Amino acid sequence: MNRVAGMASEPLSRREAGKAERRRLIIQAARDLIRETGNAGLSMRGLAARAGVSLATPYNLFGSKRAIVVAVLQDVRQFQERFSTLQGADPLEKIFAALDIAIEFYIGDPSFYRTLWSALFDAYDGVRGEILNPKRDAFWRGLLLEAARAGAIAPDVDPALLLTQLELLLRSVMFDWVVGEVSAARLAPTARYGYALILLGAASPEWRGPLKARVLEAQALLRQVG
Amino acid sequence: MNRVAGMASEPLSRREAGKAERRRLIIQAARDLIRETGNAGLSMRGLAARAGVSLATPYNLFGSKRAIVVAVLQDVRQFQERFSTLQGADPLEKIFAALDIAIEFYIGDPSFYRTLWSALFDAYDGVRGEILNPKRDAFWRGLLLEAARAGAIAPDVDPALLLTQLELLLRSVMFDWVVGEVSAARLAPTARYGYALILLGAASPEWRGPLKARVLEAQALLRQVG
DNA sequence: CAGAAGTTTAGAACGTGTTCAAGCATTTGC
DNA sequence: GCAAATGCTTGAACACGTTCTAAACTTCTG
Repeated sequence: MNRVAGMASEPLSRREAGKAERRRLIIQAARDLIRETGNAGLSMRGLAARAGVSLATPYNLFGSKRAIVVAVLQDVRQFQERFSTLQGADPLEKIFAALDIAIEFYIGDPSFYRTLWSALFDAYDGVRGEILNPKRDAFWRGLLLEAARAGAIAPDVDPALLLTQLELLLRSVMFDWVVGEVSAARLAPTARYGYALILLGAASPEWRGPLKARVLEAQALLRQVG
Repeated sequence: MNRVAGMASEPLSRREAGKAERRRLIIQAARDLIRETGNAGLSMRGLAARAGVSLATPYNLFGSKRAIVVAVLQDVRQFQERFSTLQGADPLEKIFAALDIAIEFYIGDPSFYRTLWSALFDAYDGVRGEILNPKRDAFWRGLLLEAARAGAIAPDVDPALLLTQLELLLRSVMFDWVVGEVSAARLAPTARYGYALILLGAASPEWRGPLKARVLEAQALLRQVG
């Protein structure tokens, strides 16, 4: 087991210091390579050369290319500092401000973070559009329009945008299931919880009752499955 | 440009017939390999051998491994048929029933779909947990608890579960941005729209006003950015 | 200081997705 | 019917991430 650098509380033996230094070199080289050449230049051979180490060393110190990318991602973040500037009175205001900060953080250096995330998930080409095929989309749109016509959705809410949100949520839940982050037992309740919450947010007053019931039902299920 | 097989309305020349047959063979081989060996066995060389074709043929006919996986995914789906059984009176009922069907569809054959999706996104090891680091998580939890204490969130809504939903949504939006599916201009409004909807669904009555305003504001922005 | 323990190194190798020049079959124009 | 044109298939090859071996090097132990 590797002793992790941690907070540098203990004096760090000579050997560990050397490793830490090499780790630093590799992370720095990865960052530079991404900056200069994008994802294409970030090959393990190039990375090793740039860091002035052998090809095997990054594997000894990190284990895999993905681990290195994650290390870059963690090393680079100064979220905490920016979050600490949040001093709004209204708690909701703070939530949305925090959301903006998180997004701005990535948007502020798009090519860098795009590359970084693309190295994490390999997915690139228009996977989304192909998975959620048009027929299925039309079907869902129909369902939402029907709900809107029935007066279940507040008239000033755009059903198309609402549908987008539902699909965003479902995709994340499915992804977690695929990756093993959420169990099969929790999958359906989690999705239903999200759907119910979003729909409740969009509901007209007279439909709030049944939707709230669904929210609580899914929530109870989630707590039970725990 | 390749002439797509389509609905077989035209008689399909000899060449096209051969291609269609090879396509069928490859998809079938992919499905079989996933069933028998899981993701590990699904190499392009193995796939080509199993389909009785040369290695380059799948690339000529589909373009990439991912495209083949997508083809398997699309080929296999009988969503339409199952969706067509939806005959509930209540439109909301239908939405949740459709959601259940969609999920059951995947859960019904977990190893198959897990493999399929894993081949789409390469991500596997605990990426999620490493990206969203604990400090950040604690920060967000604090924000939500604060909102709950202030009475903004209905007392019967679990802030932890609520937070999960917000993060699910944000992750999907970020992913779309990374992949280029959503522009930088739409990123923030889309996220805010989702957050506002979810929070509105969870809000106590007296906080609904400002949240509804945020929903409409984000919605207007989204329409404007188009 | 000498031996033991642990790491890096160079190099080759494996299996992967993907591409390319060259050959072959089908299709097209006459 | 036949020859030219088209475009698909093929086997070889490339670059990649990753692993392995043996040797050289550095650090720790006594």
